[in-house]
This record gives sequence, structure tokens and C-alpha cells, in this order.
Amino acid sequence: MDIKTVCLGMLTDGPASGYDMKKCFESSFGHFFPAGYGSIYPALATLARNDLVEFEQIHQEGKPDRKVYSITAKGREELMKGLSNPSPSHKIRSEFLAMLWFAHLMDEEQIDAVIEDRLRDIEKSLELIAAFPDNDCNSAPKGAQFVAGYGEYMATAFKNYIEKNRAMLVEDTEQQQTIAAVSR
Amino acid sequence: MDIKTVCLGMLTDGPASGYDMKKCFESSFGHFFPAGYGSIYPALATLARNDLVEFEQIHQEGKPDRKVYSITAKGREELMKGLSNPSPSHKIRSEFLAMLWFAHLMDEEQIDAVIEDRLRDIEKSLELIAAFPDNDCNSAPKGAQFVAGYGEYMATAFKNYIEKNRAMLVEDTEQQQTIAAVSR
DNA sequence: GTATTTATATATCGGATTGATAGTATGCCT
DNA sequence: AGGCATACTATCAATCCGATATATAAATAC
Repeated sequence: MDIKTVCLGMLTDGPASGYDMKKCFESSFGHFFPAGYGSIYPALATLARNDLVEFEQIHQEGKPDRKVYSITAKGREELMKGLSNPSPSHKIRSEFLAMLWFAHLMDEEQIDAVIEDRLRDIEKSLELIAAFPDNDCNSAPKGAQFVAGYGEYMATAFKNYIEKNRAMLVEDTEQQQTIAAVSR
Repeated sequence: MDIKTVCLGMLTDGPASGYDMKKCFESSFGHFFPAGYGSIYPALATLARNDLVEFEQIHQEGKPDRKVYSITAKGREELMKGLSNPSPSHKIRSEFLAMLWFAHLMDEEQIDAVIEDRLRDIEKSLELIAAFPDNDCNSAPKGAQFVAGYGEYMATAFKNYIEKNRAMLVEDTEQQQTIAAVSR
């Protein structure tokens, strides 16, 4: 279930260009499986080299050519192989949490700034998810609804946790400062 | 706030070898900032080259030599620079969610297997977090408590969401099968 | 009326990360 | 005796990511 497999899956909804797929990643996959051009184009090139997708080059006046990819029979087989992995990964890589682990080395303003930034980000995610069913790249089958629901649920939970517990970070910093002041 | 910065942060707790740090990653950072030897050793090598850490090579009878790293004054400065980024990232990369996006292409057994696997994984995380305060690599300051709390809260939320909504995935698969059977 | 941004499209490159593997030595279990 | 776990180090190929390059047109700003 790497980027190549996800691209194959997207193409079961119909042909698309790399550019289209990037947009689809942004509007639906982005929250939990980010991918930029640097991943998509090489993936499509490899898939084409292995006959898992084929493409038609369409010339457009005034705009660059489009390469419209479609999945092949061989590609569908490969996709099914990808979907049969019983133990797909789920990883978080958070500079945010790593940073706050060292909150005792930061001052109050820094902590506040970092937390406000994250809250803004969560809000943006929630907006994107709310706008989701209208997005053009998908007809919203059951799986997509489950995943979108996950996004909303978890983003809300994250927000709640931060709001309920952020005080513990700055309060403790103040305490430390107080202690430091006293011991001087 | 890359791996190098996190290593610097760890070393503010006292000197450690690469091996020690890997264990610390596993028992505390692992859930939200994974790092293997392939990341840690090169990071330490680079840090040493730039005089941000220094190390003492300790010969041990019967065991390989240890390289015990400590942070330098220059390293502390660099760490503070790393902690002043007001917008640290927080990324999820989930093959699990990407796969379930395509649940309509999977059969019921596959979906069940994938979900059970994830629930087991969440349970394991919760156990690790519960055992956390005893772990040797950290004296649990406020930030670590906040982050461990996050881990517990979010893992529990994840579990709840799956348990409440998993039916929607298999039910719909059944419906599809019914429709397919009728239309034949 | 010109400047800047936004949108459509492709693609590549350096650097970072991952996962697997290798090497070396002790000790413990069966 | 063989196999596995623990304690240490370290590297390599494959992959991935973010930034950037290139090109043109339309829309928006100043």
C-alpha cells in the first residue's frame, strides 16, 4: 500500500492526469496520506513502465500537454494484491509533539505560539473535511465516508485534548520560573 | 525539529549512546516520532562533525565499545534554535486509512482482518503508554506528560471510532453483494 | 496599463528517512 | 550444539519529500 497502489486505486474511478491526482490527494487523501508531485510523477512513470497503467497524451492549445492515465487489467491485479495486506501501517510523525516533549526548555510565548498554530491547522482540516462530499475526485463510497468520519472525529478529539490540557504546559513553566526565582 | 534536534533534546537529560537513544525512541517517542538506527547514527555523526555533541569512546570487556555522546554549549544553542520554530509539522501517513478508502474493492474478511490488526496495534500502544512513567530514559517533565496524555487520549478515541463505525464498512459490502446478485 | 498572483500542466534533484542487513561478542534456554 | 536474545556499532539501496524549474494564459491587484 505505497503511493503506487493508492494511485492505482484512484484510477479505478476513471482516467486522470498526474495533476488531477495531486488535486485529489489534496482534497481527500491529504490529511492522512500526503503526496506531492515529487512522489506522484515518479510513481506514474514506474507504473507505466510495468504496464500497470497506460496513458494518452492530449495536446491542448495554450496549455501544456496532459497525460491522461488509466488502469490496465494487470494494474487491477496489482491493486488487489496491494489491498490484501492484512497489516497496513498507520504512522504519525509529529514535530509538534516532539517539540512539546521539551516544553520545559521553552518559554511560555513559544509554547503558546506553537499551540495556536496547531489549533489553526486543525480548524483548516475540519473545514476541508466538511467541504469534502462535493469534491470532484470521488463519488464517496462507504470507505471514503468512514475515512472522512475518522478525520473529523480525530481532529475534534485533538482539539479538545489541546484545549483541556494546554494549561498544564504553561502553568508548569510559570512554576519553574517561580522556583528558579526563589532559589536565586 | 528534525531527528538531529530531537537527539540534542534527549541529550539534555544526560549523556547517552546511540543504542540508548534508540531504546528511548522506542519507549517514548516511538508512537509519534519513529527513528531507527539508520536515522540515529548518521544524525549523531553529523552532530559530532559540527561540534554540537561530543563523545567518549568507552571500551567494555566482552561487549562492543560504547560511544557515549553529550551535548555541547554550541549544541544547546542549536537546540534552542530548533525549539523556536513556531510552526512544527504534525503528519499522519496511514496505509490503513488509504486502504479502507477503497473498502468497496475489498471483501468482508479482508476488511475485518485489517481492522482487527489495527485494534491490536492500538491496544499495544495503550499498554506501552501505561508503562511509560517507569521508563528509564526520562524523568517525565510536564511536556512528556502532556504528550503521553495525548497518546492515551487519541488511541482511545481511535479505538472508539473504529468500534462505533466498523459496521458501516461490512454492511455496505453486503449490500453491494446483494445488489450485484439481483442485477445478474 | 503593467505587475502579481492563480491556475493548468509537466518534471527533476538533493536531501532525508526507512527497513533490512551485517558484524561481533556474551549468555541463556532447550 | 544450535538457536535466540541482548548489547553495540554501522551502512546501503530504495523510497519519499519539499523545493524548484519551465511554460503559458487568465484573472486580479495596484
